Amino acid sequence: MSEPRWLNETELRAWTGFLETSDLLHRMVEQQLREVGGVTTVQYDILHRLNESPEKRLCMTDLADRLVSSRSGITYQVAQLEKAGLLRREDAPDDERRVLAAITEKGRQVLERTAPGHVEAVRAGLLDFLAPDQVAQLAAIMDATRAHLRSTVQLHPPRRARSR
Amino acid sequence: MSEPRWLNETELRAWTGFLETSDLLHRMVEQQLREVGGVTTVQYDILHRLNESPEKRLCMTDLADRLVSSRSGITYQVAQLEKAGLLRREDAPDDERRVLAAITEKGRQVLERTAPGHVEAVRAGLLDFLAPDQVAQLAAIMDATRAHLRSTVQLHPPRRARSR
DNA sequence: TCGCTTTGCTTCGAATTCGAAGCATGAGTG
DNA sequence: CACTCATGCTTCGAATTCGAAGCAAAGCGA
Repeated sequence: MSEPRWLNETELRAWTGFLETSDLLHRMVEQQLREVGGVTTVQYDILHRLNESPEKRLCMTDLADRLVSSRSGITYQVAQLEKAGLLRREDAPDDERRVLAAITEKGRQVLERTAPGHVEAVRAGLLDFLAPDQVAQLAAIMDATRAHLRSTVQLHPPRRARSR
Repeated sequence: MSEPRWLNETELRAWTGFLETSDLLHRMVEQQLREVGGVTTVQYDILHRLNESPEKRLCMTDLADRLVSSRSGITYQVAQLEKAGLLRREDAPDDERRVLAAITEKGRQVLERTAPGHVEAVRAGLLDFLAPDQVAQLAAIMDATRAHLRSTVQLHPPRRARSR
């Protein structure tokens, strides 16, 4: 094992800044959504993904992948949202195993009601505060990193061979 | 209420990219630390903060603030780490209310053992993948945003007046 | 000094998350 | 078709997180 390449001053600022900023932003957005009431960040994200999907519905696994969450976590949250009437579960027509989550009219209304404040919070916390070229830089950096990590990180633990 | 200023294409990429990247990075780092064994990301961060502190110890509230975590969450994790012998609780000499968490030799060894792999993971996931000027841009953006959010976001819920 | 507020931490219960294991369907191969 | 593996989802228990409430020490004004 050779000497580890420690982070220089700039790299350290980039890394720790990224971590801390992401926590702070997450908290800020969570607070804002809580005040308006109704949904958490995770639930907002789920509804948003469903709504932007062409069919207005997605199966559980696709949801989990897009939200970078575990499957069981999605099962839980979809159950919560179904109880609240913001989405509906449906059987997929072509594959009996799949379960589709479809946003309901009520869910769409929640989105419509909370989206403007949400976007304002995002602006106030991040975008409006940066210079336009910085926003562009951030977009480029995040685009590249996201694609890179998508192909690197394994979202779900590998399934071990069935016993016997 | 006027028409909300929706995000343009670049802003959207910056925002969603940031969210997704932060989740992916978090997962990647968590995986790496888990494989090496011993500590979680939160615990690594706590030990790291203690170790970089000049006195090698911090009080609970300072820890919570730096880690952008709730006080009760810190109480829990510090208890875990104390059980594992990686830190020690001490009474603050000047203020009876305060509890100091001081990293132990064993805790320092855990840091020393896990730090190289941790840094490598950070490089592999983010830094080595970006151009040098992008790292500098990211550092600048995160520095500014962090400071901005630090003065904006309230970490702890406001304490309501005592009843009676 | 007395009384009230503030501050630091912990305890408590509720909510959320994860991975492992289990169940059912689909796909592929002989 | 029979058999086996792969895939999609849920259930389960454990771990972690949070906010509210409570306790104790410190600060402060009258």
